[in-house]
Amino acid sequence: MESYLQNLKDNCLKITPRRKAVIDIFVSNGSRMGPYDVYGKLKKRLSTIGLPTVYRILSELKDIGILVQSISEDRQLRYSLCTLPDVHHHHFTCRKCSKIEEVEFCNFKGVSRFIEKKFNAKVEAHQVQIEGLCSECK
Amino acid sequence: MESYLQNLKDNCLKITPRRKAVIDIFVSNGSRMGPYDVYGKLKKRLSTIGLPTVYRILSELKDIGILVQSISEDRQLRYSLCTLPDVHHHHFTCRKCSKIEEVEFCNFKGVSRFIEKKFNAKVEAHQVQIEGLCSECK
DNA sequence: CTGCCTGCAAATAATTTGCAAAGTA
DNA sequence: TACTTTGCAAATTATTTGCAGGCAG
Repeated sequence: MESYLQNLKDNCLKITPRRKAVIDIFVSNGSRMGPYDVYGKLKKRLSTIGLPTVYRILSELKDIGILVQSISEDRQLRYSLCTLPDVHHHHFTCRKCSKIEEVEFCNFKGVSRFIEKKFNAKVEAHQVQIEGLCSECK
Repeated sequence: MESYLQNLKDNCLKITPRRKAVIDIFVSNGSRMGPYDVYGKLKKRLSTIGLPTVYRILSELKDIGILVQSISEDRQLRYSLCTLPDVHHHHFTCRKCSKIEEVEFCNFKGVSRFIEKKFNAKVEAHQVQIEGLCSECK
């Protein structure tokens, strides 16, 4: 938790009860949640919190690398704790329970070289979405 | 094109100018398009077409397997032709001119094995979005 | 004190739906 | 003709924004 608060400071974001509560919900809950899920859990502790604030905080925490944003099957926002903030990685999402595993293995370089050679292009970024069934849902 | 029309018939969907035009746009254009892109292209030929109709047709064509639906980074719907002998491939998109190149090279197997081993999971699908600058925009 | 934070209300925008008129088989 | 398709307008709904008052540093 300390490192999250330090991360906030490093990024000129003030440490407020709302922000702490959002982080805490992810730390103690662990899973993948949408803004409304988070809002529901927050309401119990901070009854005056508003949904727009939740959206804003989630987006900020994503920007500074505390959360990972993803898009669920129903096209809505989902967030989960990012455990590998500084390492290039991708995410494996379970199709049944929506759990996310972070995958630090990436052999994209080969594809990148292939593209740059074949199309004489410059590859600047890549995103990989991997789906399947986790060990429990399998 | 004939097989697409047969597919419509097989699924009790009538062959209408709108549906033919939508399929034709994907066949002659090849790439990944959102409802509004398709609408724009249709407007030129069928000036009275409405956006809801485009949404409906795209959804129907997805249901019968002519199109593949996906969700783009900006959380909007995207469709592309489902090439029947399903040649696995990805897309490289130019950040400047939006041109799309199809990339048939994929070394994802390694990643897949890594995930299945490490998390004891079953990998079922993956999507890769590659961005950069094409030869002309570079 | 000095901005950043937040709640509220309202705006935005993609996607869907209801329904009457038009088209297909 | 019988039933499907479509255009239009309106509804829906997740997400975003403006702004006045509140709070962290």
